Amino acid sequence: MTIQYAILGYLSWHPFTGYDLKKLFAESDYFYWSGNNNQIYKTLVLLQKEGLVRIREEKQGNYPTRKIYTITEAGLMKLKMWILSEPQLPELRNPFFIRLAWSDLLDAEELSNLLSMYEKELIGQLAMFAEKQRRGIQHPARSKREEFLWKMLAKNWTANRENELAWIRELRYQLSQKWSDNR
Amino acid sequence: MTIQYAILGYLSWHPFTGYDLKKLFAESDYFYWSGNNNQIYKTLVLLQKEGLVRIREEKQGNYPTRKIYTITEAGLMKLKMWILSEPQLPELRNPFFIRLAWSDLLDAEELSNLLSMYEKELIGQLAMFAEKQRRGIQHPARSKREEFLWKMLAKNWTANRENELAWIRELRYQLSQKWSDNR
DNA sequence: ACCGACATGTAAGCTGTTACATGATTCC
DNA sequence: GGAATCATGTAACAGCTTACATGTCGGT
Repeated sequence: MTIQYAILGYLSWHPFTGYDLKKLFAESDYFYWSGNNNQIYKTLVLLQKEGLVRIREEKQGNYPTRKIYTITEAGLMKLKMWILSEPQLPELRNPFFIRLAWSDLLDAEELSNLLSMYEKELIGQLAMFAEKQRRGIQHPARSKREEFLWKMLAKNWTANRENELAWIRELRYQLSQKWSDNR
Repeated sequence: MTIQYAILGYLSWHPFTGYDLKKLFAESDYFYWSGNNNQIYKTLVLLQKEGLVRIREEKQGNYPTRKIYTITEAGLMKLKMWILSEPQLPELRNPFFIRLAWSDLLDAEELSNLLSMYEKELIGQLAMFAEKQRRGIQHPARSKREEFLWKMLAKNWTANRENELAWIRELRYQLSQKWSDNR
């Protein structure tokens, strides 16, 4: 369960409500999220039971009462301990690999189309990311070092997609060179 | 459900038993797998119900009867249709990002240790992959083109990890330059 | 009159993981 | 004698996703 640490992380930055967290995850490119608040609210209840966060309720007219979550000392410790624990490499699970692995079933044109779709997706995502960065999204920058770390996260993201783009382009180029005869 | 297509893919190469598939997934670096046969056997039953694979049973003395799965015409079609459908980019979900995002909690030495652990993991994996490639793992090569495609899969894998390695090295270098004063 | 933002949550289902269960054979 | 390989599967649970449910307020 990695989401609990992502939440603790955000709360180590600033107190937030579940609704805030939902939006933060939705915006974030580094903390993947599907669009489901179920998990967030459930995890918050769990974190509170374990004394890792504290709730402050804030009534506000006719709106539902906001529950503002604050990280506790124990929560900070738990987060820090997790960060320090043995990091694991990301799993390179790319469904596109499965397609490509068996795409000798396709003829030259079908394969070319497939690769071109993938390339377009990559270009699109890179453009969207660049635009987001240009507009400037919120992220913690309580110290020069923290700012630097988040800059490096962005760099990783971009480098990763650009690496993939370079790869697919080479793939397409070599295919066109070697199998230009449509076989 | 992407595993069904990974299985259909393998069966489009050659008939296999569930046990064979289990080993193939375990060996494979491109088709991620956790080590659970539950899903494989279940999926095979499902594929058979849908008429995408056919079973040939083979009794063999005291061993349990082997069930050899062969792909049907319908299975091949379904696989091909899926391959041709809109490809999706891999989700860049790297739990290490969560650590790094909040690692301003750490002091210089702790952070340095974390990064160094990650770098070591990367180097280790790259070495293992290279060794595997050197030994030569089984993969389909029914045509020059198919061989080429699998070579490109390997290249993607390596490029991806090497890209990550270059990134973490730059990160470490810049940290040591800018915050050599242990703050 | 309707849509999106604010704010909370629940229910149902699918996917994936860990662990269990059986039983013969072969290698060290 | 014990571990690994061959070969099948099941049970229980953890995690994640989709969709539903409720209700106010402000803008077009």
